[in-house]
Order: sequence, then C-alpha cells, then structure tokens
Amino acid sequence: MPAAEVVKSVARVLEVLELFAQRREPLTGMEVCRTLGYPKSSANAILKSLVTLGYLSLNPENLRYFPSLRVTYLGDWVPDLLLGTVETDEMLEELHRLTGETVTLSMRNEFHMQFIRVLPGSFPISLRVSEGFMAPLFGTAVGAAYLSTLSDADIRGLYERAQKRGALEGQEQNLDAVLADVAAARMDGCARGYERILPDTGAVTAPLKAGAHDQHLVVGVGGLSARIRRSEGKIVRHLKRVIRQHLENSRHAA
Amino acid sequence: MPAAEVVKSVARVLEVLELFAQRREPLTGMEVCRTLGYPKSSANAILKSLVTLGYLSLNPENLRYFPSLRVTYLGDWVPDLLLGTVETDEMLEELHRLTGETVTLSMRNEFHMQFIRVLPGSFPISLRVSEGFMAPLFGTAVGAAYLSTLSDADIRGLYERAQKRGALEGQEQNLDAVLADVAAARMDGCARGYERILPDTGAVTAPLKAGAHDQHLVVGVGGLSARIRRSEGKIVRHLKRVIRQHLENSRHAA
DNA sequence: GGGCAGGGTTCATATATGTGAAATTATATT
DNA sequence: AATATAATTTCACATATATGAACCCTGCCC
Repeated sequence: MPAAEVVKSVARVLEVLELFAQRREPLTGMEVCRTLGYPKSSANAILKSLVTLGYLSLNPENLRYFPSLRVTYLGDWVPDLLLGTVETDEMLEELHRLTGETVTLSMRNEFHMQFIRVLPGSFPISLRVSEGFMAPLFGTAVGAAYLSTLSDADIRGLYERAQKRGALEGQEQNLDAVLADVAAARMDGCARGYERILPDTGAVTAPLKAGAHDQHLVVGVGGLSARIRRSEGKIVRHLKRVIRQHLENSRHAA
Repeated sequence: MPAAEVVKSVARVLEVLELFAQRREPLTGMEVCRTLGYPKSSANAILKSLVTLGYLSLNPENLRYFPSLRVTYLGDWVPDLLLGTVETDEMLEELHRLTGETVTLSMRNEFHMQFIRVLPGSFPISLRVSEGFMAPLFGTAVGAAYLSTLSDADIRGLYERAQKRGALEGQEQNLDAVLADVAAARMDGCARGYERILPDTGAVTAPLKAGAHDQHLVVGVGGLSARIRRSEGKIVRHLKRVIRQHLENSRHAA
C-alpha cells in the first residue's frame, strides 16, 4: 500500500461517524449503507464493530443506530489544547458577518494546510471548499500566513524535507517565491493570494496563535478574486481587528 | 466473521484516538506502536490513514502526531441531543462528593447497559468498572432502572427479541425476576442490585430522562455490597434529590 | 566523520476483510 | 394466515490488510 493511501475500514469508520454528525438523527443500517454506498455486509460489519466497541448504540426496536458519548470523549479535549480560550467559532462568525465571504480556519498538517472550519460565503458566487480540504503549505495564502510565523531558516528546512519526501510534486512553486510571499505577509501580518491553486479565487489570511502548543492556526477570508481585491483593505482591517479582539478576550478568560 | 467480532482496523482507529485522549500530548508513531502493541508497519498504516483523512496532524519536525479538530466535530453535537441541557458531569460529581462511592452514567445499547461515564469511588475498596463496559440489560440494577421506564409489554417484547438473538446466553435470569426488579424500582424510582454480575458489589440506580430522544440514561452509585446496603437509604435520597435538582436546572436553562 | 540509537519504510507472505449473490428473518399489509 | 417487502445474515471467493524481517534514514554523541 503506497504512502497516502488509506486503509479502507479506517476511512469507513470516520465516514460513518461523519454521516451521523451531518444527519444528527438515528439511522438504520440500510440508510447508512445506501447513503455511503457500501455493500450491505460491509456496512453491517462496520456498524456491528462500532456497536461492540461502544461508539454506536443500537435500538433493537427500530433497528436504528446512534453515536454514544464515547465519540464525544474522543475529541472533546482537543479544543482546549489546540485553541485554548480563543472562541474560534465566534471569531469566524463575526468575520463572516462583516465580509460576507467564505471564512476559514486551517491548521498545518504535515506539508499541507488543513481546513478545519469553513463558513461558506453569502454571495451567489462564493468560494466552495470543504472542511478537511488539504491545501499545499507552499504557494498558498494560508500557507504563507502560517510560514510567516517561522524563521526563514526553518522555512528552508521544512521546504527541503518536503522535497525529499516528494510532497511538492505537482506543485510548481520555488522557495524564493514562497519566501517573498512570507516577507510580504510579515509586513502587516496578513498574506494575500490570488489565482493560486483554486481558479478565480483570492484569499486574505492571517495567523492565529492559540492553544498550548506552539503551532499556529490560520484564519482566512476567500472568494472571487476580483471581489477580494476590491475589498482587500477592508478585509485586512477586519481580520486584524477581530483576531486582536478575540485574543484579548481569551487572555481575560485565561 | 461472526457477530460481535470486531474488524481489526476499526478497533485500532478508536484505540489510537483513545490513546491521544488519554495522553493529551503529541506522540510519535513509535510511542503509539509500543503503547498499543501494534507491529510498526501496521501502526504506520493506521496513522498515515488518519493523517490523510485529516483526523491526525503530523509535525514533520519532531515526527509527532496529534488529533485535529475534526475528531472533536465527530461527536461535539451528541451531548446536546443525548443529554439536552442536563449537566451530567456536574450531577455525577455532586453524587460522588456526597457518597464517596463509584458513580456511573449508562445508556442502553442494544441488549446491554453501556457505561459511558465512571467516577471511581474514594474508598480504598471501591467498585472498579471502566467506561465502555457493557453490563447486561436484564438482571442488573442499571438494567432494572432503565427498564422501569418501559411498560411490561415492551419489556416482554425486548426480552423475547434478546432471546431470539441469543443475547441472553450466559446470563441466568428469567423474565419474572426481571419484572419483579422493575416493579420494585417503580415504587420509589430507584433500582437496587446486590451480588449480581459483579461479586461483592451492590448498586443503587435511577433513570434519567434527558435529551431529544425518548431514550433514558441511568445514574448509578455502586460499591462494596455491605457498605451500599448500610447506606442505601441515604444513597436513594441523594440520588433522587440530585437528579430532580439537575432536571429543574436544565428546564430553566432550556 | 563514524557509530549508534531511534524512527520509519519496504516487501513477500499469511491472514483478515470486502463483496455480492443467495438465503433467512422480521414486519407490515391484505 | 398468507404474502410481499425490507432488512439482515451467510458464505465462497476475491481482494485488502497485517505482519515481521530486513533495510533505510536521521539525528546525536563521541
């Protein structure tokens, strides 16, 4: 099994739990089966395993499954460590209200920026990107915002490691361009990117230091390139003010 | 693969996430490997899959993994639906303070009562039961408390279905004894059980109606039989008062 | 610079899982 | 009570995964 390939049952466990998180109601085995496109006996094997392990409960009267609180306990501790007292949901909602654009929160994951929260834009033409999406670390606005928190030496080291691992294949950006983006981001704390990996798309992003680790998150506002360019100044001001405000709020809460 | 057997990778996904929930710090692949006793390439395959799917992040500088917020989102919605505004943690902590015994919260899962929260007792001799433990639905105090919320006809139906499914094998209790326990529980809202499936162990339990579904949870206080018998009256009073109080609090919060 | 320790990767093979067709079971309707 | 429909289970076989030995990589220490 080559790198980045995924063990089938691993993916399925998470797909099943994601389905319940999306639907938020008890589901029959057949509903899970049809929705996720699994063969019946495969769906059953996964569901039975999750029940046996206590992650799903089964009501035998109506044959409906539902997650148990053990699913909650797997991850309820993560926000405290990753975010500390920063209320990221409120921050993103405020940015969304102020800009109307797609607002995102991402974190570094190996040589990617992983979108962990996405609030879709209100405009008819809006950036559509899903939670879980992995953008490249090098050559994107979210990546530049993240990298602006590191020294040039650390960025070079990261870039070399990524090259060695073959993680940059298919991505046509060189280190000098990356460092130029980062230098621009350091000037006022915000990174900009237009027409990068997503066509017609622009984004303004800024790092957010949160939580118990020295890893940074990145807040982004993205949408149609022309519209983002027009509003860039306003978006930058909103981004900086909202981040500063919420960091102050989280200091008071800590 | 017979019923109740578990797909290996399914179990491993959850074991890995449980390990992170327990340790609450970044871990290397080898630490996961050693702690969980997996072969190195198997551990790697699971971890790489979780990174690819966005559930773990990997810091390539120190080769340490950590859960992402996607783990949180899988289950952060469950308490609202399952518990509503009942603050179960506070309730259990109060009971724990008042009694010093092992305090548990359980939910029905198929033909079991699954322990979803356990606060271990403060006495040197205390009931030791782990979260995730599946107690039988029939013939236990937690089961009797749960069943007391159903009609006798529904209990009979459930019992028959359990028999048909072979879910009662290894458990020597008949329906009449179960119904007697349930009748006793209905008298004052609390079930008692001594020397049932766990030796030297007694428990007092009560149902807790919470959340958006008509499924009940069960709160229990358990420990050394003799000590639970001695304090039964007090435990019953504490249980009823604390549950009533928290239900009132949750009504005000709703 | 070399050696060592700790970590990860590769690969051939054994074992487990996934699949789909068929059979069985359960429920609802007539 | 019979029938139809929907759901679950079984099973033989195809495919995927797990394993452990061997190898490779990286960083640290002498």
